[in-house]
Amino acid sequence: MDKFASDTRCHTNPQVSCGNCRLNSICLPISLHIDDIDKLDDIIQRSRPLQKGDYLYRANDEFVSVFAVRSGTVKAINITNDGQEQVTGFYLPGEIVGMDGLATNRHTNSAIALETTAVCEIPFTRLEELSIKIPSLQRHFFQLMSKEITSDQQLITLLSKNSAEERVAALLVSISSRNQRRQLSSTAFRLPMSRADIGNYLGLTVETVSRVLSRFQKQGVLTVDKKEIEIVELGKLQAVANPIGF
Amino acid sequence: MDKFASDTRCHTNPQVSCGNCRLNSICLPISLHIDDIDKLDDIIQRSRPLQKGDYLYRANDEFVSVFAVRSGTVKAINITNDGQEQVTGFYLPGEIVGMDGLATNRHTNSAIALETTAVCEIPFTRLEELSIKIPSLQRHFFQLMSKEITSDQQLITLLSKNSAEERVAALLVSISSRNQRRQLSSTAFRLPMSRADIGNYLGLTVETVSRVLSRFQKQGVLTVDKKEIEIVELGKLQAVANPIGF
DNA sequence: CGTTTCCTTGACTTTTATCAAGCGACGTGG
DNA sequence: CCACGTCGCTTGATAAAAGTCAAGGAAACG
Repeated sequence: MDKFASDTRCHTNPQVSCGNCRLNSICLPISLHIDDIDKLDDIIQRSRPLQKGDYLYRANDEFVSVFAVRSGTVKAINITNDGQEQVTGFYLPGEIVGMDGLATNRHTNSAIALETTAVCEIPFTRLEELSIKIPSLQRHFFQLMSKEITSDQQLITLLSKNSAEERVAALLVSISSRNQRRQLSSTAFRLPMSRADIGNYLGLTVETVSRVLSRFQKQGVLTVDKKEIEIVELGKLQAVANPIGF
Repeated sequence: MDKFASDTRCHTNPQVSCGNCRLNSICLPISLHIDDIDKLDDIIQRSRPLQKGDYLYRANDEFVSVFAVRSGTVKAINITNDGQEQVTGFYLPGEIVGMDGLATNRHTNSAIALETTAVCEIPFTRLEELSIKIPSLQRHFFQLMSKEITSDQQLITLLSKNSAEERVAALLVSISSRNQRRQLSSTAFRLPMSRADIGNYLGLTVETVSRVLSRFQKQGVLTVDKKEIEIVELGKLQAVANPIGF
């Protein structure tokens, strides 16, 4: 028998279950008992991967589900009244996106895949029901939302108080540590988003982002090759980002 | 019998219950049945008013409760690694503050009264228990958190995309509409916070805030007398703030 | 293989911050 | 009750940071 026939290790494989998922130690199942994980598993829908540019949901869509990113990257954007877009977050594997829809039962953000991306869709009403049966899940979900709040507030602080260099450094450090959490390299990675998205997220123009990256490279803090980043002096980068934490 | 002896209408009166509270149509009790309100009422603690400058809680305090503002105003601040403070929100009567503590069981913000302020303290573990018994309360609390997220994201957009004038206009319009919700004047009110707090919140210096207000006054959009604001042309102010919504 | 998109770099402009000064309200202690 | 110091606010002059405009090159894409 082919030992890979029912392989559940690959995180793009739709057959994978929460119990087997490589990301379960950082995703929703965290802190659940093994049989509770199965219950969670039952309500989760795994669809085929999204292509770059595909929408996970659009602003004003009815709020039905939240989504756990399985692989790839998602950006969340708000559209302003005058039609510009504002990137409010990047979501990497193991992170949950879509909680913006709860307040009004409609999404206020849109979520877009930045590359080929697989997600687990979690219907919210069923998650709510399950939360009532599994208090630790309720608590965990409250915590996820609260974490979203604190991370938004860190971004607010960043935008309000920090220079272009500090903002870019903070984003790189953030991605670095989120990679580390997923057991990936914290010093060498590919940026999944464009310079325009970075600038948009950080409240800077593309030109400024580009200049800051060039400056960091000139200073020997990192090397940039298109989207490939290698952080040479993580400590120095953290020091620049430090005032904030992020 | 003195008809005011057991008056529960005054919002600084510690005896008031959710059922009688002037704010119950915009506060936590919203959407609860009358007997559910009583259950909520049972867990709420009403303490004596805070004085200007008093802390409701401090960053790193254990997370025990969330707080509904009954009267007065509260600001929430983050302290950055280098000791500066960042105002992340102003909370007016009927609004809930303190949800930042959920993620880690410790508050990441501090909350400070900007004037004499009365609050209802809602112990979170008891709210959680009650949420399990009253699903509409669970839903409502999820919604409150989600609303916090969307309002933070609007602030992010504001900080990221908008000029000083647009930011100040947006704050004024926001306060105006929150006043309206509480059946107060939407065009004449006293700013409960200092120029420094406004600037801090909006990512501007005191000087810039002051200049923008002067400019608005010169343009006849509003009149400023110290902290008293009268909005003369609300439409024009909304138009300036418009790109965002906020 | 041509076209489009993304990124970088340079020159210049604009916005807001910084520095400095002064005014008026407020509160405290003499 | 007044004098004084502090604090909060305003206004002006100047500086710095980031934005805008423009151009060119490299990679991606059909």
